[in-house]
Amino acid sequence: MEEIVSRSGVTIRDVARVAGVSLSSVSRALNGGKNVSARIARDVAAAASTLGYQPDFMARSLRTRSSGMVGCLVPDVSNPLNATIVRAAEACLRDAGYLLIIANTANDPAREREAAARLRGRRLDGMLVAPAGDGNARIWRDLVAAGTPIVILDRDPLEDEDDIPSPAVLVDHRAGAMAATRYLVALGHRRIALLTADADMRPSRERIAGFRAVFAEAGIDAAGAQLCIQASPMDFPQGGTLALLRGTPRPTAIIALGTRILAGVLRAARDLGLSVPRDLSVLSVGDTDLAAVHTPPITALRWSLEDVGRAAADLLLQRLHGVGGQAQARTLLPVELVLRESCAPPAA
Amino acid sequence: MEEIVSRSGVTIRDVARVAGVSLSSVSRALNGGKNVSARIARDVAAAASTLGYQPDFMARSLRTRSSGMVGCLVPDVSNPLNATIVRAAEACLRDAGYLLIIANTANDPAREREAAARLRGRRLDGMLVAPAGDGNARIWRDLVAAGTPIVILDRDPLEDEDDIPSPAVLVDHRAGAMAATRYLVALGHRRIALLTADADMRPSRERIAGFRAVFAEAGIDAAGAQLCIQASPMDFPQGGTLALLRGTPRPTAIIALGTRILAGVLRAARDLGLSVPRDLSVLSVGDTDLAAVHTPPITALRWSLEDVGRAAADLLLQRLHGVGGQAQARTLLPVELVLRESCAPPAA
DNA sequence: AACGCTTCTGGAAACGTTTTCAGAAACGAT
DNA sequence: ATCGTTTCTGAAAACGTTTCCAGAAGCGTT
Repeated sequence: MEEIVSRSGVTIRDVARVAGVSLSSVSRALNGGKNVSARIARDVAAAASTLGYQPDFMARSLRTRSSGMVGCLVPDVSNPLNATIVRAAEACLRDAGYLLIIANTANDPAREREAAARLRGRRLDGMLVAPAGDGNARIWRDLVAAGTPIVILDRDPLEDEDDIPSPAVLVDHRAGAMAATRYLVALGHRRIALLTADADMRPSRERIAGFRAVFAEAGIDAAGAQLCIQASPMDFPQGGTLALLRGTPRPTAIIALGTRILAGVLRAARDLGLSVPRDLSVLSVGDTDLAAVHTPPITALRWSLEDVGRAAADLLLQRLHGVGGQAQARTLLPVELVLRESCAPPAA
Repeated sequence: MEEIVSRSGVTIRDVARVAGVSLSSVSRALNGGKNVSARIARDVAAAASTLGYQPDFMARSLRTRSSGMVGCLVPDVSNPLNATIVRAAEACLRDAGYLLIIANTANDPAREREAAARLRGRRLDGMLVAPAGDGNARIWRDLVAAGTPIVILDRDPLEDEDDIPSPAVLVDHRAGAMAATRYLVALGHRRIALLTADADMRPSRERIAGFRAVFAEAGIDAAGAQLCIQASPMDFPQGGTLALLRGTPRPTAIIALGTRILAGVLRAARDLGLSVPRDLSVLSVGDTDLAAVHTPPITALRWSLEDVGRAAADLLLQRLHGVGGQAQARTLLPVELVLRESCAPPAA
């Protein structure tokens, strides 16, 4: 019960000596508990706690070929959206006894490659990854081929050599974007701008597709749909948005894809003296404090990031523990439109 | 150069066989490169790349007793402040060849204990930790005593058995709070409320101390200083803040310690129809998009979270690589007052 | 040619586990 | 008492590295 010596360096060998049994018996007693007599179990437990024995995971991993760790490759943990996903995943995985290793890829394929290589030799039991573009598809295929379970986070699922898609947690961005666009169209908007960075990632692609689909189905002149794609979200306040809002005809509504872009849009609107929603309707894709607390509060698309993390962890654990045999390979999470006060009919 | 077989399972033994040399030579050639002939170096390199050899870190760690991993214990990665710290630290550590393992503690000593125990057996090379309260001081002392370098993140530095304080990265919250409070006092405010969660953590404690010091030095009736401490930041909008703002006399200025609290305050002010800064001055401790983009933009205390993460990583690396011998044990980062438009003289 | 020195090499012993295997002990059934 | 099972045990072989050690090879000096 009481660790007399919590000083490390105590090995299973010491426990065996103190308990007066063999190495193998200690291992059995400590692990399975199967095929071990009551006496030995008791003595070993006593010896272990007296000595403050802590098993060495490195040695164990070497032998069992499983590290008890899963990697998480994500563009940027400091993005609140990713951070929430990571936190939820970490909670699930921790409860299952796994450790989470994170690596930022900055959406840069080279970085990502490097990270994958680094994680490669560590015998990670599995990975959660949001691949940056398609450039590294081969890497992931190799990893999958080598037997590492991979769960994709809101990106295009990979296919392995047998064309079986990898498990993935997807968010129904297309439906969300359609709901948002329909809402703006119903309010009377005809000139709607969609602002996004990285248009080639699945989320943006799906949203753009939904956006266009609604224009098509409503028979609106597609010219009204303005797509603004910028490499760096940081350029929006000074560059993109200002230019966009100064243009003629000015869009009457803006859909901002992501918190940082929303921040840029709001800043630009303020700089130009445009009042939301009187002069400009603003709709945020992704709900954060910023959207909820802003004056006026911003209508937003919301989905549960906790659910993304949790679902991903569950999918991975399912693979790791081998239950259900390929049971569920994909999770699609719903997107909800949260109506607030930042959208109104366009000024006549 | 070209990995013919990237399939894993290739061991140093295979490389040795292909290169026609011994195990030890391969190891030497691959690692040090010291005391190894040019011929062998060449052959080994060729064999390794032909076979697509990837060293097994588990085995290596077992032998060298160093895992190449550092742990990061933080209350909550999904908090943007922590997330930024984590990202910066990860970048530094990655460049130095280390992997970062994160564990959320939710500021809960029990969680923290559990996480520490979990990390214990993994031979982590070091840890970055923001301890949750003083409850677990013993754990950290033990870890330090066992030789694990630990760097503290903006919390009270621990002292080991020789009373040498552990390395720590601190933020000068006291000076920041003093600057903020002086600013409000200079504007004419006399009834200022400070809203915070967890008043016992170092950052809050320091801020409160600074806050009080300014009241004392200005000879203002200390009754004007209202401290509001709430367990959960989530209760502020509904509970604390509303009650506070409805009270008489109403504070003329509020200092909100933390993004979430700021959100609560702004929401409460809006609910009560109070205009910022006419009816109420608001000052945020911690600068985020929310503060910068809000209408009006919120005056805030800012410090560089990247610097915190970077400094912590540097301090740790310094320890790990043993350079400079205890060179620098503490880093104090400055806090800056960013003047925006959310503070004004109180209404007469 | 013998010697000492340095530089290089391969065998073997770690590192701390788990797991296989063969055999011992226990035990009920003949 | 003997046998067949089952349950338990300890020795030993892995797992894939690094590192110690002893000795071989090279080489310049006497």
